[in-house]
Amino acid sequence: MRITAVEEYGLRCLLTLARSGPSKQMSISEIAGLEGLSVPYVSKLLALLRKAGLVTAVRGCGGGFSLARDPKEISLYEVLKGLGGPLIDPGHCERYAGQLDQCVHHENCSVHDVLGGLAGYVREFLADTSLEDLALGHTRGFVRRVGSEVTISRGTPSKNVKIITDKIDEKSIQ
Amino acid sequence: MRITAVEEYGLRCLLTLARSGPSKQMSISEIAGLEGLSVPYVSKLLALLRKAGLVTAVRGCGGGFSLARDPKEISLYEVLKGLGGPLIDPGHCERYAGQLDQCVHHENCSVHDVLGGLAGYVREFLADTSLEDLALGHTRGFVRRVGSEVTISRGTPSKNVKIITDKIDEKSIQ
DNA sequence: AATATACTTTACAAAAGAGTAAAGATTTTG
DNA sequence: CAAAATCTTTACTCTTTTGTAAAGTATATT
Repeated sequence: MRITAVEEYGLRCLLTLARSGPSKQMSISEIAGLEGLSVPYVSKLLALLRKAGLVTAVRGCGGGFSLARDPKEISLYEVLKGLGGPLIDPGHCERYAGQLDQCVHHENCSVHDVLGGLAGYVREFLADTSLEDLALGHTRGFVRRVGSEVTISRGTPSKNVKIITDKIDEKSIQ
Repeated sequence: MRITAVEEYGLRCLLTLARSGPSKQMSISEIAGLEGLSVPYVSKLLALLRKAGLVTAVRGCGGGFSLARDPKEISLYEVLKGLGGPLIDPGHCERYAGQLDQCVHHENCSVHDVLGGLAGYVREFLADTSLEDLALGHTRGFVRRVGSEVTISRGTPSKNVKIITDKIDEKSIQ
């Protein structure tokens, strides 16, 4: 389980755009210079981000890239999904079928259940962090565990929060 | 960000051992047959798991593999770490330094902060799930979100749980 | 001891991912 | 309209991961 190079560097390029201020154009060579990456590689990364609808490109003299939306409205989940897909994608079981046509655990697969649960958990985290959060450095999560219960707050926990968990609706699990 | 083949298949092999009951020996070809994998591939996976101290091997006629510990005492975190390392390892920044000797974000890197936060979050989840949980199918998490607060319970939330989050101790973040 | 069973190790081939190179297309500027 | 700037696309190479093959080592049984 790991972050791919495309995800790591693509995110950094996007973050550089977010930091450059709204609707300012930034060229590939500028971004490459700031991030210590080659121009062709940054071209490829930005092409992915453009296809994912996260940046817009303007060709020709004076052109460049800029964010397609307010950085507040771009979640880390969208970014990583655009750059390489989610932790568990719909084709997971087909891809990991071993030597067979169909995975032996096709029905009632606890591995898939738990990895899917993890993927949802990761998605919660990523969907809750915006590009703006990263640009401003609001990146730490606050975690508290009480027995088997875990409470996480993102952002700045300035006010008291009270959660009473009675019977949790299983349908709320993504 | 994805699960590697070695992690997926290695976990399945270990789970097959966990389901086979305590201290029973199981041969590579048995496991390969049950999982739909080739014998040489399962050999490689089990060698990794043995080096990680999760299974023990007995050679010769009547030999085979068995879990090194009670499945209740083996966390998913240990398994995935043994099979391929954590989401973010200590060498992350050195590996993703682009064309430079040192990552341009060497100091004060918000990308590393947030990915490190995510890695800790994932670790919480994985460390809280044992091989026994998987073998028995206790794999679903229960997630409830209230604003920017997220509450997760693992296992069966049979009794009412009340969490009052006042000022969260930042030192509790791993 | 010889044989069969079963783990162990090393080496290798195929596939996927990472990164580079080069030619093409579009827009602005002079 | 020509030239410069800048994005776009395709193809290619290198490295890592995936999976296979084969030879080696250890143990139990006869």
